[in-house]
Amino acid sequence: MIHVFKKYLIDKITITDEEWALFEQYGVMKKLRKHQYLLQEGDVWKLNAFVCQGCLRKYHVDDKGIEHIVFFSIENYWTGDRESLLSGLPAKSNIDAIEDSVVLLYSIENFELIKSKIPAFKDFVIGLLERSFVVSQNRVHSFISQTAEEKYLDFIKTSPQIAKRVPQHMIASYLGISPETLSRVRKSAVKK
Amino acid sequence: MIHVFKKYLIDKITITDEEWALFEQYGVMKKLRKHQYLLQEGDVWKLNAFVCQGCLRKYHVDDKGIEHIVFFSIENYWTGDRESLLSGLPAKSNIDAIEDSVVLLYSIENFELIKSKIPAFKDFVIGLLERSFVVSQNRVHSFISQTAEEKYLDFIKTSPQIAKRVPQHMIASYLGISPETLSRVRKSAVKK
DNA sequence: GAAAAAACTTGACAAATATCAAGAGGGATC
DNA sequence: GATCCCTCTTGATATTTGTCAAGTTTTTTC
Repeated sequence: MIHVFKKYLIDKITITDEEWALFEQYGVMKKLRKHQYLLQEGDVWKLNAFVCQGCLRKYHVDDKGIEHIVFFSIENYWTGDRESLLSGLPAKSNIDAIEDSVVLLYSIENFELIKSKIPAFKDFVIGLLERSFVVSQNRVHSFISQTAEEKYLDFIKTSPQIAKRVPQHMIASYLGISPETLSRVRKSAVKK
Repeated sequence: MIHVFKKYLIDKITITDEEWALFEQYGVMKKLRKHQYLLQEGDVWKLNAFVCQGCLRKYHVDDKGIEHIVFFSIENYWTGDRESLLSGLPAKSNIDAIEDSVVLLYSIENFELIKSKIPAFKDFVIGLLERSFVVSQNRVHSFISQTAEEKYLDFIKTSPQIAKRVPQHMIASYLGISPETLSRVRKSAVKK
């Protein structure tokens, strides 16, 4: 299953066989069954996780027990709780598998080590972070300016692969609207 | 005015006099009068801007001509349009001064040059980006889970310095609510 | 310091969205 | 293949928030 990561990596940067050996050496593969947790609220997150197969979600649970999904990760996405990673404090979020999944884990120490040994990888990770920030900012913009319908149409346009495989009520959660509203939005959007 | 940046910098990382000279050499100071643009939609953004004094906002204008504020930057904050910077495409956002302001500008080429010459600075910028991403994600979380009142109370708690100096209707825009709703929220929140 | 502009508040009403409740459909499981 | 669970839909109603309009207060400008 590590070939998924290798393909991803060589598609982004040029690396030697010796360098690739580092990724193989330090990476730990983990299988997750549907509904299984990768991170539970209260635990400290100390990893970087690359999704080789499947689909995961990161979410918060509020006082009323309602789940709010912050993001989805499918194949070739990274996941984790950067806030806990940076602060060393217990995570406020949960990450679990929506489908049976396979993730490749790097402890933060090993990840830093690899970055220091492979400057091109470090630069790639910086670029990734920069793009992630832009995506996040655009999502903020969508929340302050769009209606439920606009957010949904935007979502299926920008994330069709995720829209297809994730249950509708989770998409509603991700968009910050109720499942009923999403159902109605879809119905009326089809007509147009 | 560059002393503001120097203070900021030596507070974060240890640098030599020679290294500081780079920042002085490449930085361009720019004064902005209130309402003056630092970036206008349609222009390509190629800088990194550090705010030495004043307050700026980054915002988008929608089809109806309504401004949606994505973020505020005061002293010791950075601003810019990373999306345009990364893509090389015209910016979709505007940045202007809410107060008379002074910003320190680095062209992206010079900024990269400095980062390559001062690894500690490069690492600091990465950490900054990581924290910015976390802040942005938390803001997304606030949008999917909080009411207008909760968002406002959260805002004045986490950004009291900004809440104090920015007009209320701009805070409303930043929170994604109407000025009238914010006015009512404030009124009812005071009672509690 | 007067005039003009901008910012804020308030009320009445409209629209969007949430909530609650019931039921229908589809897929997993034994 | 029957049962159960999960998901989605739909209707009725409640709540939140937005819109429009007017008036008041505050700030800016000359």
